[in-house]
Amino acid sequence: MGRRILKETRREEIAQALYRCLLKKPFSRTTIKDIAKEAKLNHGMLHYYFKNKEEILLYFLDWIVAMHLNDFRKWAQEKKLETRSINEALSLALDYAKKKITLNEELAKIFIEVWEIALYHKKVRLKLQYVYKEWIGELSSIIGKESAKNATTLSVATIAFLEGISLFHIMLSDIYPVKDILNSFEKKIESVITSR
Amino acid sequence: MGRRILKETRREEIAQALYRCLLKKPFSRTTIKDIAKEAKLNHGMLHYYFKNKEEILLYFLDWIVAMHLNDFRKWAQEKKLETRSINEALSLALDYAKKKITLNEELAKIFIEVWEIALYHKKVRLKLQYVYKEWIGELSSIIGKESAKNATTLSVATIAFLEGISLFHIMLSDIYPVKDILNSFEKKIESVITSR
Amino acid sequence: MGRRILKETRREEIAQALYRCLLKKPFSRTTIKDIAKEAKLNHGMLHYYFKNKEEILLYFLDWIVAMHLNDFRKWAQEKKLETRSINEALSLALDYAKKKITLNEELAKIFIEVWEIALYHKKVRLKLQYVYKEWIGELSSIIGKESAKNATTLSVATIAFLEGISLFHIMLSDIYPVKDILNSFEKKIESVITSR
Amino acid sequence: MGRRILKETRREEIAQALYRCLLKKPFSRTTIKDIAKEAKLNHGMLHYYFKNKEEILLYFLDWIVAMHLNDFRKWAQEKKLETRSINEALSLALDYAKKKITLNEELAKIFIEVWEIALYHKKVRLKLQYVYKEWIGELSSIIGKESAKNATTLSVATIAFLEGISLFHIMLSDIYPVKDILNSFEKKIESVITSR
DNA sequence: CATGAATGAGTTTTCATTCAT
DNA sequence: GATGAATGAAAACTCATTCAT
Repeated sequence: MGRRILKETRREEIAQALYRCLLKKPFSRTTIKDIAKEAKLNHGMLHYYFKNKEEILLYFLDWIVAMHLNDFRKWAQEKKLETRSINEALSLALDYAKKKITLNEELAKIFIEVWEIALYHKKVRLKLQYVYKEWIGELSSIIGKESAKNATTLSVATIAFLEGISLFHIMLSDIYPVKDILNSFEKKIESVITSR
Repeated sequence: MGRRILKETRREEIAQALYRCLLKKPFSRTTIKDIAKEAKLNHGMLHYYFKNKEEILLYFLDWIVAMHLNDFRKWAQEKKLETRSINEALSLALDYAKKKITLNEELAKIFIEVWEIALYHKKVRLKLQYVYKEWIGELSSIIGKESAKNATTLSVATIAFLEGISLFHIMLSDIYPVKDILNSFEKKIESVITSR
Repeated sequence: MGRRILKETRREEIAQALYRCLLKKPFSRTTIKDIAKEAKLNHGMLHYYFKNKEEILLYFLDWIVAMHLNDFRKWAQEKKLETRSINEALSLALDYAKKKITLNEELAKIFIEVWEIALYHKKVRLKLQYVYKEWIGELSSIIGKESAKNATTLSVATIAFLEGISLFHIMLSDIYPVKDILNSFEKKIESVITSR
Repeated sequence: MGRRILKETRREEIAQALYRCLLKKPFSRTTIKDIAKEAKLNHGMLHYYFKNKEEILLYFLDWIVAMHLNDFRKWAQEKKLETRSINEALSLALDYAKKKITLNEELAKIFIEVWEIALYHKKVRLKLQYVYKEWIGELSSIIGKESAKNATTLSVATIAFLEGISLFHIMLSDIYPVKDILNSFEKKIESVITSR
């Protein structure tokens, strides 16, 4: 393995380590040593692979976003989403979003953390905006295959709803059957979207 | 002003100071001295009025939640929501939520911060759950006046949607006309809710 | 009650309050507010009755020392120690010391605290030296009634032993039957002292 | 020097620094920075080598106790205490205790400090009890070689006396010839112990 | 006299970052 | 490349003391 590659591998391992750290503690309370320990590296090394703590976070964001977008795109290709009818494609895509994103508790937790950081941190906010742009773009391209009319509006609304549900799934599942509520709305969303 | 009153007044002033601080920095980076400065108090006084930083946060949450619930209830009384038809009451309530909560950028920002803290902090999580229970309860009681069927489910979904929009309004308004999207869905929500 | 008297009464109450505080915490961790609370006074008042925390301590020392010396002298008078034989007087005095001083756990605790403060605090050290001078003087005057030869030496040694036992009684009673050990040595001490 | 060794060396240096600090100030007024300065270390390092101030104290106690016990045991071996008669061994041991412990002013000062801390601090109290158990055990094993009858009782009483004298040596040497008093009692103690 | 609000210096502790080996 | 020792800034919290009312 070349040096370049090794360095990149280590950086990914550090990103993964941060992922695991964020399941336990907010970023602000996660120390360089915590991440190093989780990555089984000496904490000094983190400053070899990254300039500072902020750079780790920014790399982490790129990494987690790319990973999930790749996963989605690979899945879309496998499922030949392109070739399907709007109704079929939409149904599949919502199901994917539900299972892999909305009800993915780890991801939801980490994204709440990321939203919060983004509030006060421009670079993080830009990365976050990129994620949603991509996601909204993907959905738009599915539902707007024939007529683009309102495709973006519907996508934004749909994903806003999914994000709200994701949040409630993390925070309110003790109190309300959030997952069931999402399921019961899946068809409704599809019909709202396709009933144009 | 009596001493009792002064103490409570000071505590509220500190809560207000924290509110202003949270518009600038996350709670974890807001120092006792920041809050003190904002409240025009000596930092030692914050430990006189509150046991520690956590207690300030918990008081702040109670304060902001009570304030918004009171505002809503006062408004509901003024508007005689009780006496109106479901459709009318719902329309008014959604409008209120939209203007006072969902599109209230300061509030949205602070609640993202609170969600994040809640992830790792049980007491805060309980307070947050309380807010949503109350809010969902209020909406349920409006739309469930005649038949309680699905009232809770519809309320949870509606508020999840509003929360998602609120988030997007903060984060994505540069990119998407989030406010307009919300407006265009207001009628749709009402019809989904009342079409049972 | 005159002002003078009231002030003196309050000062004694504060000394008593400090006494109770010292059973719970070292002086260095006892706050002015702790003492005030224990004395059922406002903490500001302590600075009215005393210049500062140190003055409270110095007053406390005078108070507790005077109290115990008075008690002893009153007892000595009641028992007519002056009129008794050396053997009798010594036996009574050792018994008094044992019960009222050496095995008095509260007093022992407070005196360990005072010794420690005395190590680094000249005024306190002088007061402590005064106590032992008085105590040694009293014992000397009992055992040296006829011949002063060695009276001081024997008194110092006796009281050193009693102080060592007092310490062990506080610290080692779980492990050794310190009280019994003292009892078993009482006669031995008397015989050593009177066997000149 | 290996890293392991360095860490242990530093910890000992810190213990020594605390030793020197305690000759000047009580532990409660000795700051982390004081100890660091005395050890010629950055104050941050003290939290690198020890979790907190309390851990420094506990390590210090283990260190000073082990040091003195080792010294004594080495000395006992050199002097072949085991092979000697009770009278001889006792005489040597008391002389050792007198010179190295009882009249060791620095040690006495530090132990008064430790007693005081022990009053309100369980872990310190346990360590202190351990010291005295060991010390009493050593003396018991010397004087109880033939008959164990009263060996413990005599040891406790002897060491209580020595501790009392140690205390007086620190506090009352200006007033009484404490050292001479101890010397004049050395033979008496031996005869009391061996006259069984 | 009494109250409790206010001040500010001082203390422990944490941690990102640097750097010698 | 590793390691872990070192630095120092910054934070929360404590508390004696002062003082206005």
